[in-house]
Amino acid sequence: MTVPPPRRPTIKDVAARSGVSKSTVSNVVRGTGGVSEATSARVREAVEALGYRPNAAARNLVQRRTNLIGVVLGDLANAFDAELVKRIERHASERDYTTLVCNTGGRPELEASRIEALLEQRVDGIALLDFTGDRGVLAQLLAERVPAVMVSCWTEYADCVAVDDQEGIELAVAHLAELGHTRIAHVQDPIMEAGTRRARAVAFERSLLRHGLPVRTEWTLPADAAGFVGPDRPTAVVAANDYTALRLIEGLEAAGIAVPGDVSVVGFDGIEIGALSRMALTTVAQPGDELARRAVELLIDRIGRGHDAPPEQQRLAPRLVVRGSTRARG
Amino acid sequence: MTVPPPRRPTIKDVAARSGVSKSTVSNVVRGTGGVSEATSARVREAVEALGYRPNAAARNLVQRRTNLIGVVLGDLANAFDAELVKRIERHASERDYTTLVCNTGGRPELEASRIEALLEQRVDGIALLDFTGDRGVLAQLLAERVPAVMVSCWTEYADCVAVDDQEGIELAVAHLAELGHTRIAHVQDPIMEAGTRRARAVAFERSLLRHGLPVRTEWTLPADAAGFVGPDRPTAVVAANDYTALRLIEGLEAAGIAVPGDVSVVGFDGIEIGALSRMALTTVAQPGDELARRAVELLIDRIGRGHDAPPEQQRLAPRLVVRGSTRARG
DNA sequence: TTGAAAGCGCTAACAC
DNA sequence: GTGTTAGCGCTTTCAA
Repeated sequence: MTVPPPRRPTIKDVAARSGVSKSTVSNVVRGTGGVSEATSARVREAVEALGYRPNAAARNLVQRRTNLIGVVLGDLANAFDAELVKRIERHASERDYTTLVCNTGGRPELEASRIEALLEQRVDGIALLDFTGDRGVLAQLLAERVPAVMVSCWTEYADCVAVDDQEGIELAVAHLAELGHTRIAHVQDPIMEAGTRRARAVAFERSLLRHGLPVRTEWTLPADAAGFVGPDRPTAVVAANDYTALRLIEGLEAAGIAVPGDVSVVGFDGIEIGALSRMALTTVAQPGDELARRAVELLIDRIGRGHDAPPEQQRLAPRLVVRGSTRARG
Repeated sequence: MTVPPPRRPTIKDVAARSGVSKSTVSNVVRGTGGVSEATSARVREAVEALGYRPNAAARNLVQRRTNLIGVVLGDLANAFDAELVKRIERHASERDYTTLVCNTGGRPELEASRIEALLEQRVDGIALLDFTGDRGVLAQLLAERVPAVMVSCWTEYADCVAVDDQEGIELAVAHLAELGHTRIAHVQDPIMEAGTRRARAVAFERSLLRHGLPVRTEWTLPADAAGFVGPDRPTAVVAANDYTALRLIEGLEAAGIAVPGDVSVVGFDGIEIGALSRMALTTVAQPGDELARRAVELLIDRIGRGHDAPPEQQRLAPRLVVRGSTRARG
């Protein structure tokens, strides 16, 4: 049997104690002017004494806004996503928004029900991080006119801010080409949002062509060592992200293939642990904080401006960070 | 100038469209029995057609509960915390709770204001993860009778679930002693919650004594290489957590001190990347999912049972995972 | 400068 | 089975 939660003081209690009306208390609490210093002081004293704290649900109900934003993402265990969430939460709280986090784990059915929960909470907007679900979810949000921003993945139909995938992949391929590699493979991440995955794959082929390098479909590989044996094996890889790159290196070395001795590896994201000298992951770094800052800004703008303003897309420039996982072809 | 958000359909709209009263709609939506199949179908049709979704704020207001829980943590960039949040979110959502995440970044003033926001939202309970703030915050929560559970750190005064720090440290020290190490240092993490930090430090000394090893206060070190030079230097370290252990290894190797060649390192937590063969971190692993599961259970129990039930403490057993960062003393 | 009154969208008693 | 009613705690006109 359930014990009812303790009753918290309400605006009415404060009004009673300070001998004024609810509206006056409301005015004091919200800092609207037009209250005499004397009353104001009495009210503040009562607020203090009672430990009064306004009830967001009641305020939301009348204001029809919640100052809540939702963040939907695939996997908090992916360091890049986790860092992004952390930064978004910080930027949002600076603008007085509270963040609801939904980790979908890449399961579409979960994703739908989690987003449903966000919508029941009447979040003012939603940020979709590099999310794994199908675009149907996004379409639904747009149809319901819920302000949404895609972070770190691209769409024509909604606000988004992302790194320039093509430029990033080009940086990686150019780096490898410069090191003399000609047989370059691409390793994808199945958990990655489909559009971004495809964009990076396409950019990869295009870059190979630009550098006059052979394109081989059998060199689009999973993150294990199987594709890296045989006489004609690739000598370098561009991974779709750092998380995948790290797992790939693990698999390669377990199979006796040295990195960068036998195979050079370039990642994508720029997560912290890639910088540890033991990993020394050469990577295409995304400007994480800039991404988060702009995402929040875009979302809040959209919340303020409503659904009818045209979508805004922002591309940020990636940066190549050369470390020890790449080397000139032997 | 701000555009008002689109008006969402309310229970009244559904009632009007299906020609019944609000209460009947409410009964259908919530699945309370006692509605004829015919009306029920009509209502469901209207819900569907209108795209009706109940407004959580209104429900919260009348029910005096939100099905919201807050999670307060120091740093999402710490993989152990991120994994914990992910799991807590999953367990919570299975129990129909939505999670509000607050990353305090270890700044006490931020912590207070973030928790304030949680309380305005009237979260039903709060989980404090391994949090960096002072215990004053916890005291305040308890005083306000807000259900709270401490995860991965210990307190007498509230519900908590944590790994057995003493046993964990003992596992680490015993392992090093067995490998022949006698000069063993301890490296702390300044961002760690103070109680846990102290508990592990005390456990460390106690374990040394138990094994007849020398205790030297100057061997409680920061996570850099400075303490590991000189003739009488320690040959092994127990780090307060994996994150610190990894940074320590980085600093050590940058200074030309090999791990495990010159110094053996044991971590604490069992984060994923420690398992990569390049890191091969020997560590005291915490049962992460069990921790999260019990935390949610404890919190929901507390929410149901109210403030007066006595606090419940749970200790979970850690497990030593031996990998390559430790070796017999040369 | 202050107060009274009318909701916001919903649930929960209770009537019918 | 279904409808009526009375709030939940707040903001927001509007009057005084």
